Parts: sequence; C-alpha cells; structure tokens
Amino acid sequence: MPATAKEPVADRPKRRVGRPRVAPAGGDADPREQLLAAAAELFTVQGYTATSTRAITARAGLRQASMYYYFASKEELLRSLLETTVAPSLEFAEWALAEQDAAAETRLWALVRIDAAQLAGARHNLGALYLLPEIRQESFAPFRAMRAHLREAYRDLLGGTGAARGYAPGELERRAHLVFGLVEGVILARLDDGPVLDPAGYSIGVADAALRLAECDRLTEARRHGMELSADWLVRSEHLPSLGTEGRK
Amino acid sequence: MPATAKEPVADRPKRRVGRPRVAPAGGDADPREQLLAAAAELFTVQGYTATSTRAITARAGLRQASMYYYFASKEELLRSLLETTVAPSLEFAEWALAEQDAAAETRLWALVRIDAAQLAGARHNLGALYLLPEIRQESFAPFRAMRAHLREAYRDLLGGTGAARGYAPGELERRAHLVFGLVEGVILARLDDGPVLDPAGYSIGVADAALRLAECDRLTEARRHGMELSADWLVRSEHLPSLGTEGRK
DNA sequence: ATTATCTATAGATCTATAGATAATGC
DNA sequence: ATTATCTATAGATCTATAGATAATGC
Repeated sequence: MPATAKEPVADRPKRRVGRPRVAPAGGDADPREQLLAAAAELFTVQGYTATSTRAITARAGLRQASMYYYFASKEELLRSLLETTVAPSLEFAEWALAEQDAAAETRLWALVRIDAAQLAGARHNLGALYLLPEIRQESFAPFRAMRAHLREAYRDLLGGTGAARGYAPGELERRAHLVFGLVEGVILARLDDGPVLDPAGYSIGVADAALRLAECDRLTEARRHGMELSADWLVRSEHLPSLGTEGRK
Repeated sequence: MPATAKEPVADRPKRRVGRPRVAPAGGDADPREQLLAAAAELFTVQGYTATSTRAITARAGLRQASMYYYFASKEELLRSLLETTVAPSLEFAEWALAEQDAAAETRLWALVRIDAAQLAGARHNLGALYLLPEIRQESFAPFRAMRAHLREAYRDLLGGTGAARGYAPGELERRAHLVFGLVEGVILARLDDGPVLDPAGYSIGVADAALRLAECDRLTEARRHGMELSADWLVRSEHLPSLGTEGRK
C-alpha cells in the first residue's frame, strides 16, 4: 500500500462552487482557459466569423450562454487571444533592444529565431489570427499598437547592424519589411503544410536567412551572378497582368 | 459640329435586355465584373463570412437575389475570385520552368519579381484571400492545387540554382519555403501599411532578397559575422514561452 | 449568500429559392 | 420569346440578455 494514496491533493474531489455543468469536457481545467483553447482551435481552423459562440462553448463543455460569464462578447474573447499571442515576442523584443552590449546582429538573430519558433511551434496557427480583417476595427487598436512596436524593434535592430551603414535612404524601412515578412511567412507555410518541419531547426534557418537579407554589399554581386537580364525576361516581368476585377472606385 | 458626334458606339444608348435595375451603380460595366469587384473589396476589407451577399450586391448596384443569376452561391463567387488571382502567376511560372535556356537564377528572380509586384500592386490585397480558412474545404481543392503547383515551381527553380548544389538534404525544401514566405510577406506588409511603398521598386527588392536567401556559402560566414552566441542569448532564445491556451485534444 | 452554471428567448440577421415583371429581340 | 432583373419570403442561423437553479461557504 503506497503512502501516496492518502495525499489530499491526489484524490481532490474537485467539487466546485456553482451549478454543475451538464456536459463537462476535458476535466477540471479553468473554464476561462478552456474557452480560450477552444476558440484558438476554431478561429484558426474555421475563421472568426464562421465560428459560433455555440461551437466554442460546446468544445469547452459549457452551454452557449455561459461564455458570457467569462467574456463580455465574442470579440473580447478574440482580443484576449491575440494579446496573449504577441505579448511574449514583444517582451523579448523590448529586452533585446535595451541590451546594448551584444551586437545588433546577434540580437536580431535571436529575436527572429524566437519569434519564428513560436509561430512555427504553437499548437494552433495562432499567427494566422493577425490576418483577420476584424482586427482593423477601432476596438483592436491596442493590439495593433503592440504589433507596430514589434515591427519597430525589428527595424531598429536592423538599423544597428553593420550592413545598415551601407543602406541608401529608405532602404532600412524596406529591409525591415522584408525581414518581418520573412518571419511571418512561417504562418503561411503552416497554412499549406500544417505544423512546419521541425520548428526548432526551421527557426534557426529563418534567423540565418534574416541576416542574409540584411546584407547589402552582396546585392550587385548577386545581380551579376549568372543573370542575363536581357530582352525577354525584363519585358515579361515588366508586364504585370492586370489581375482582373478592376472595378471603379 | 464635330463629326465624331455621330459615331454609333459613342452615343450607344446602352439599352439592355432584361428588367432594368432599380439602383444602378458604376454605369455600364458587366454586372458579373461588378460583382467580382465588389466582392474583392469587401472580402479583403471585412472578411468573407462577415460580408453579406446583400452588401456585395448593394455595392454592385443590384438587389440581393440578383447575384444568383451570375453565381450559384457566395462560395462560388469567392472561388472565381481566387482563381483569377493565382492564374497569372502560375502561367508565368510554368513558362519560366520550361524556358531552360536562361539560368535558373534569372528565372527565379523574374518569377519572384512578377509575383511580388502583383501582390503589392493589385488594387485590393487579394493575396489575403489565400489565407481565408474557408479555402480548406474540399470545394476549394482545385484552387489549392494551383497554389501547390506554384510553390513547386519555386522549389524547382531554386533547385536549379548554383547555390543549391551545396544544400544538405532537405535544405532545398526549407529554402523554398523561405523564399515563398518572403514573397507572400508582401501580403502581410500591405495589411499593416496599405498599398506597399512603390510596388515596382519594392518587388525588385524582394527578388534580390530571394536570391540572397538562396545562397548557402554565406551561411557560416554570416553566423560568424559579429555573433557571440554565448550563454544568455542562446538560453533565452532556447526557451520558447509556451504561449498559453494549451487546452487538451 | 455567493458562485457558476443552466434554460429560454428576443431580435437581428443571412442565404437561397419561388415566382413576378419590365425590358429587348424577332 | 428571351433575358435580366425585381419583390417577397422560408428557414436557418446567431449573439446577447433575463432570469432560474444547483452547487458550496459560512
């Protein structure tokens, strides 16, 4: 007879205050967390508008109306989810910006790595929520501000880089976009392939790639490298097919 | 009295067959195109599910039910829009793959350029539609197949590159993801900033960047370049904050 | 008494179909 | 006769609120 059998925690009767649930799911977890988890899954898979509060609560083991005990609206549930998603990256970015001792290259590399790893490795493709059209609404302004901050951190780190000294005016901004886009490309890769090939390894690949993007002395060389930008190619890639549906404005 | 006044086309009375519209908008355009244009705008700005057929038709100058004269369902409208969006890129990609005379670098550069320019320059951020969760449904399989083809073209061009000879196994696939992600980063940049900084110039920047991403001999050098991957940094970027809402499955 | 849930429902949608109608074409 | 639109509406949602209820806490 093991002594452990008597621990008060082990056989905690998990009696809870309040009316019992009629269809509990997933055991004793905090209902608020259960709702967030259910929403994360459904929002990323089906989309925000297409996910009903009924579907969320069903997955969380509650009745539809009970959601409103924890969140004032469906929108607030989304807001909560979004903010917990950027927060860690942003926190790391602030720290990296302040840490002036290390080279900017090092700090940029580390930021990209951690950011990419998080995007690649999170259980659901939460990054895809950044793209929801809903977040343009005024009520998501705080979240958008967080993202803007993060992008600025990328730009500032990039600006501290040795390569940045060689940038023409405006080039820093452009490169920052490229690097930021590279990182968020992880989100898109996951959309096509499910969880990306080994997050840990992949994120290092992304971080290395970010530094390659930063460099500028290679540009002319790369351009020369086996490229005959003559007639046909230039012409064809100059002509942008107008992409239909021009519609008036 | 200018002679042009009599041209039969110029003063075409634009009388159309069928019951007249009650609230025409945007003049004499083909109603099907008007619907596509309206949907493009609304889907990209508000999202697919959040856009009602009523909103689409209102913008196109028709009554809600009249949409069904042109499209069997709202979903088919989306499908139509998506396919006209990838089609041009895909067509160019096929051509580029076949054109074995030019160096792979050249062809890859041109493909990236045209693709990025299209994403950056299109009136609405139509690329963002790729990300709609709806397109995972079986009914969008043909569209997904087109995208997969495009990605394969990227990979194959990349594989023909001089740099690719130095890739470790699996590295080609990974780089292809990076390049594809880089290009689609344009979509995300637009989400934040509206139409990106000068599409023509930006797209060249992206194409140059893609070639930089392809290179591999620089990797170790880049890593050495000013990086002290010691204690603190490695540790901190090793630890991935677990990102909340773990929920069970 | 407090807490966490429930049931029931009001009110507001939204998609798609049925069937009428107002033009032109012949 | 054909075409392109319209009006009206069935049926199916969906969000959020009101108010009841079944636990525990004291």
